[in-house]
Amino acid sequence: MLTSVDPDVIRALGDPLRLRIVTLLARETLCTTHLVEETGAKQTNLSNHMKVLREAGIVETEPCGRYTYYKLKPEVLAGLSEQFAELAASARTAAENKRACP
Amino acid sequence: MLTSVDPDVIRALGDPLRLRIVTLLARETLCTTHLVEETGAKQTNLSNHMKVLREAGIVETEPCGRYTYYKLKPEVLAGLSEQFAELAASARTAAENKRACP
DNA sequence: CACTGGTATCAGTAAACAATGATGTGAAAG
DNA sequence: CTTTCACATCATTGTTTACTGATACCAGTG
Repeated sequence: MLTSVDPDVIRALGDPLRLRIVTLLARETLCTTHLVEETGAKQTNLSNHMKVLREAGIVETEPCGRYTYYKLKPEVLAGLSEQFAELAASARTAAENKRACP
Repeated sequence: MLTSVDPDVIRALGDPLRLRIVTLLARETLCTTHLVEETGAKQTNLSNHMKVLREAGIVETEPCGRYTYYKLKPEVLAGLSEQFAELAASARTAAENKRACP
């Protein structure tokens, strides 16, 4: 069975800045201040994007004093990887599987 | 080195309808008429989305008489799968890799 | 050649969304 | 207790972007 890719997760990753954030978080766990430094985005803007990533289940927060650390949820990324692998495998067989013109 | 995910490809897949189209095309090669049937979207709308997918390099066209068949490029999906796998692997090690508060 | 049907392009509109500024909350530090 | 700093929320603005209708194009058919 072909488990389709979760639209919400992909949509959350569809924004360039958010994708950049995810790439940064794949290297190390960071707090908002660090992310502001790294991306050059305003704090408010970043906070909005982090909310989207949080609600999509891609990151989780870990409060540490008055800082908030963000860490990726590796399972989610691994799940995406697997789903795209399935899609790719299915697409290979679909090449000769052409539906007739109506 | 961490090869980041291609933002253009992800952005193209970020739309729910386009993701649905990709899932459909993973099963069989279809022309616009079929996709109109399957999705219920208008022909014009669909044609726009196919243009986005084409320009992102996700699908390629194969003219067949007056029909245009669309087929997925499995390498692109496989590439995504690999890149997300790398991100996931990196994210697992990043969990303990916490940058100090400023 | 005229006609039909499949598809792409164009222009306009409506809706979604990213970015910004102002403000509120809550935790440490003096 | 007051101040400071990190972060979140709210309201607003501006830009993308998805959708629609009209139209043009191109291939097969009579």
